[in-house]
Amino acid sequence: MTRKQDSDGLEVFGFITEVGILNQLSTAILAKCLPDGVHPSHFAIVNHLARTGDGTSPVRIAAAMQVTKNTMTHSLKVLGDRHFITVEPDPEDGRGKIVRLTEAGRAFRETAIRAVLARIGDVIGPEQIEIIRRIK
Amino acid sequence: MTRKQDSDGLEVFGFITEVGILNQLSTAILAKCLPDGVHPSHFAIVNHLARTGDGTSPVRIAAAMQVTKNTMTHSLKVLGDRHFITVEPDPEDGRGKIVRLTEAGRAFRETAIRAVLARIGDVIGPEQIEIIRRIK
DNA sequence: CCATATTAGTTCGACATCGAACTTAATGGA
DNA sequence: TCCATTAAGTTCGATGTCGAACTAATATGG
Repeated sequence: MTRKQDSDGLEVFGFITEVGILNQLSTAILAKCLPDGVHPSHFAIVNHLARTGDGTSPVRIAAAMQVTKNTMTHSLKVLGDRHFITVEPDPEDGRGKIVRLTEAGRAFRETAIRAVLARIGDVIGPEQIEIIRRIK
Repeated sequence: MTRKQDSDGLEVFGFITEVGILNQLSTAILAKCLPDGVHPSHFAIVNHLARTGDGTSPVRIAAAMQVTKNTMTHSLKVLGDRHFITVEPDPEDGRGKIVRLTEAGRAFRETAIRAVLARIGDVIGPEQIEIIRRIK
């Protein structure tokens, strides 16, 4: 016989599946709003720094973004080449580095957010915003 | 002055951000439940075939998974090497191929789902299931 | 019936990500 | 003090994904 726990499990698993689909769609939209050569994951780093404050180290950012340190090394190099961030040695710790957002980085974030919202406005109406409020 | 539309926009963008975080966490859990060399995206293909029926073509799967055809070529090769699927030429269309799940593929899916639910059970309790029901 | 356009799948080069190993610096116990 | 351990960042090789160009087969319009 089918136990209650099994149907609960399928429900949970279905939820995860739908989160994945939602994420795929919104990431695709974000990708289209970014300049060539800037990956959604790069935007995520800038967004994180803008929201939670810069002046942190690569390891902390890597932990927050749930990626490995080597990935972060690479991503920070890309952002540094675009002058969206600066990376300096940490004067307090010879091993560490300090990452800071530049004005260009903050402007880049603003522009991207506006572009996403402009594009998403066709799909998200007042009813959808109401739904989002209910979920939160 | 701050317009209403702006705050709505931030709310929508925050929602997208949180979907991304949820997805990151659940994907990480799924990845830990899969055998070495099998990527979450590979699981997603098997899951799709099991849910919506096999016997379709690579292009259709690629469209459903929102990846490109070349990515699908590669992923199907991996799944074929593991004998989770079979790929045969389409007798009706000389260009096409037909993808089918094997018994091993279905068993692999079952095992992975059970592993995810077992691991997630520590985090997801009755209250969380209730929340998921409300969202849907 | 043939030339053109479209479609399925592959190949190629590039980039993001990962795990593992390495380098250098800080830390902590004998 | 000195050696072992831990931590930060980098490098290396492998894999997943993408866009663009390619091949082969089907569809279509004259």
